[in-house]
Amino acid sequence: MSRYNFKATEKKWQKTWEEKRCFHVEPDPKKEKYYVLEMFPYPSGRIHMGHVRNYTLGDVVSRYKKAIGFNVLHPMGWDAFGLPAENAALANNIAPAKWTAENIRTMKQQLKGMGLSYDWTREISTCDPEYYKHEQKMFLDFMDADLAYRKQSWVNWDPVEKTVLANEQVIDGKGWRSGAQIEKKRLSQWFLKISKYSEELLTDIKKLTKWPDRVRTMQENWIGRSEGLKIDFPVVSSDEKIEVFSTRPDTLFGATFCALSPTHPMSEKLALKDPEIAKFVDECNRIGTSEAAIETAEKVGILTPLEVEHPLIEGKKLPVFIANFVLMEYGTGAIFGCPAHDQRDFEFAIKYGIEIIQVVKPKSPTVLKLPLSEAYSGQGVLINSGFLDGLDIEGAKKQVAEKLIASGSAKKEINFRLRDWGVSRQRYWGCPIPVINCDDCGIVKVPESQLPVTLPEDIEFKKTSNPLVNHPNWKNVSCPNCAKPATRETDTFDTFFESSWYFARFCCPDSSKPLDLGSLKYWMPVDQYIGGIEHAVLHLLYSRFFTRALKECGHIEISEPFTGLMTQGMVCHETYQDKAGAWLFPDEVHKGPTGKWEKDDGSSVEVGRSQKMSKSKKNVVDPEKIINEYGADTARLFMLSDSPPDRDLEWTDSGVEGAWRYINKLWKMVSEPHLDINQRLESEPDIKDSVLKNTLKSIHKTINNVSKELESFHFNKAVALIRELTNELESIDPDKPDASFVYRKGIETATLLIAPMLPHLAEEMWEKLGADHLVLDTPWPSYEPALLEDHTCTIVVQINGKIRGSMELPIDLPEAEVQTIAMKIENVQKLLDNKTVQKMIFVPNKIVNFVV
RNA sequence: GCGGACGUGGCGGAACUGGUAUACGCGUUGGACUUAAAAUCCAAUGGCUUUAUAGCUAUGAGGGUUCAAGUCCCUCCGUCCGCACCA
Repeated sequence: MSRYNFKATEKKWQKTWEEKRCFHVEPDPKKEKYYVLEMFPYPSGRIHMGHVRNYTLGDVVSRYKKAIGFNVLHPMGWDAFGLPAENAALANNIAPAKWTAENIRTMKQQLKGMGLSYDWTREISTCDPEYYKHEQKMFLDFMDADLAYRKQSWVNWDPVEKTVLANEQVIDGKGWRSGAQIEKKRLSQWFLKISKYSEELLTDIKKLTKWPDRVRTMQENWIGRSEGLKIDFPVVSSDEKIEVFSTRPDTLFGATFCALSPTHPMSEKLALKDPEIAKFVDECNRIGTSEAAIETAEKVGILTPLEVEHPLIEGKKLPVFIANFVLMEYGTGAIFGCPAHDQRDFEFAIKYGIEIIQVVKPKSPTVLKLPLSEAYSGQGVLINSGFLDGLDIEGAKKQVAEKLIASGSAKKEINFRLRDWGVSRQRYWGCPIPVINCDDCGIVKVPESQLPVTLPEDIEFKKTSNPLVNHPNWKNVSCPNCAKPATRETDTFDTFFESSWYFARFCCPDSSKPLDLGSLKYWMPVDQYIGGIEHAVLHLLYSRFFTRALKECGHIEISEPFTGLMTQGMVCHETYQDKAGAWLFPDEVHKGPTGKWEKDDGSSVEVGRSQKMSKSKKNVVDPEKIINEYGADTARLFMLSDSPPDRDLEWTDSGVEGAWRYINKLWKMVSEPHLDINQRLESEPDIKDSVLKNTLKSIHKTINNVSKELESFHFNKAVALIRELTNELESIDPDKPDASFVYRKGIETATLLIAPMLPHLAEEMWEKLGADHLVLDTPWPSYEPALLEDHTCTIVVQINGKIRGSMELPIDLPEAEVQTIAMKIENVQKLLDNKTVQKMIFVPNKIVNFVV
């Protein structure tokens, strides 16, 4: 018998959809809109399984929403600027623009082969000057709105390559190519004032009820609002003071030292005079710029000659340290240390022999064991704290604040962990920052008439430094203001800049203005955004901020870009290593005759646990290979049927084969049916047979249940429900009257329900069923509410919570009646004999539980 | 280090507001078809005792609340994601 010819079929329907422009949409005021968006890919070369998963999820949502009547916008484009293009340029001597364009061409072909329902007429590529010119205009508007500014900031500096490295290019404090110990270097850079919206971004995230809770919590913690006190510690025999931010001013009487960040201005001043301190500060500057690197580094400090006065204890002086774990970016860049009640301070105090004073006493045990083995940060009552003694923490905070504020040595402050967004990158392959530096006029904006500032293409790539810096023709210009010789800004934007507004541009890809308000009004916001959990904070938070900034500049009228968010887990695969420990591709190994994994030459293979697919571990499967061997529908079905979208998915060959088998089964049900499917459904016959009647009910229930599962994005459950239905249809007895009616009804329903997941197969089945129009143009099936209701239910009988029997009873039977029937069950009767029922629990239509 | 999640058969997973744990699929075993294999179809399938009936036991580990816990609470273990210049 012949198998389903996916190659011809998939090509046929892809062609049909394209010719009929099935996915092209325009605003239609008569129809409700739905905007589905998947995170656009970085064109790294070829699509990988993560893309296949992401875009399959989006496609199912898009096709389902279209079927239930929405005007669906579903666009795709390219996040085309970024570091890999520069790495490729260095490695293979190919221009980033050329490399990127080639990758886009390949990946677009691959995506088209998946049968995704994109409106390709809206395609955008962020490295296209037609795209980034608008971004430059937006930046100029941000400058005018006081949302962009320049300040000194740190970068990772590779002293051998003489270039700035990204955090991922710093491995264990060393440059990834040069291996040289990296240094921190201060550069003047552009920042966007995301901090202006800290409060708003925090309060508004509570309203995003269609976002996963974990993403909302992560953003809340990232923004990190904390209320506290900014306290002055006067420096002994000096006019200066150290400002310290603390959320625990109640522990002030337990303060035994102060510590400054190594990059605190006072630390730098001290370093100028003291070579020991200078050496220490230098060493701190060797730790990378990433927070993880700083926080995991051993906590070290150095004592300075400074002392500060305790603001509450007359005559008490505290030593001042410089400590590597104090961050300049948070609070004031200085802390007071209370070792008894802060674990980091505690460890620091032990290490440097600093006094530890307990000031909070837990309610129980009443005495903390001394010496303390760790800091106590729980609730309790103040001790050793003068006028605060006996108060609880909250009360003490209030009293301290009042006293210090009254004396003028402190003020209340709300602090955010969120820092302003640094958007300058010392790289070539990014959007040029449209400003000119003039010795006389300072920073001058590039006039709008001269936009876009495009990237020069006659460049030379060297390991050392940005080609823009070494390009005199591009860099040297005359000042737009005074016409004197000036230089362009050679930094380019962070690539998060492009991805912070692309979703809005999709609504009006051809607009001459950055954004067309009319189109945006119809399409925005994105109703369902889908992408990896790794973007939970940065990309999503930047986009939320950027939308607000655009609103402030009149480019958009909404604040929140994404109403719904679905985060998808990763695609994983087993890992394989040969005897020497070298990673092997899944293609290079197979199961030998004894069931053990081996290489093609018969040597044994170590099978490792399943991990995220990555090129470095070679545990990758090329989507194109799967699509060539089994077809796009099989790949899509596998992606959807096993794991729920937010969990990691394990790629297995047997799972793929299972999906392929089911596709063939469906196809056979219409091409070689054991029942006549040509009987058209005009009016429903009155079905007498109870089995067929139940099957008909199953069909209606499946419509209802699958719709519910699709609404809540439980695609794996939707697939399971459809499989159950087709299993039931297969067992229809062809000899019964009306059997072929029920069968046809069932198969039609299954075809329509599976269509969002298996669009090619569904069209083919639909055609075989004799339809004269596409599934795409067919509305979602509807169900008969009366057929969803059951007349009987299974009630479980328990004794002391253990199941001892069950019974099939009419629905909504009263308690007493159910009880009587339950007691008559043989097994129950036996077990209840000689026992008194103390209590009976009855859950209607579910359970009777006898407690004896 | 900090923040966030996850953990259910041999495997991926299902179980709505605490109420029949293991739906659906994969794998395995047995059978049918075949000269044979593949494909397909049928049946069985958490573990233990048992012919079956039936019983005991099981949702990372340990404790608790409850008539009843995968679900709620506490402690611990393991795995994964993010940490501001990867995208």
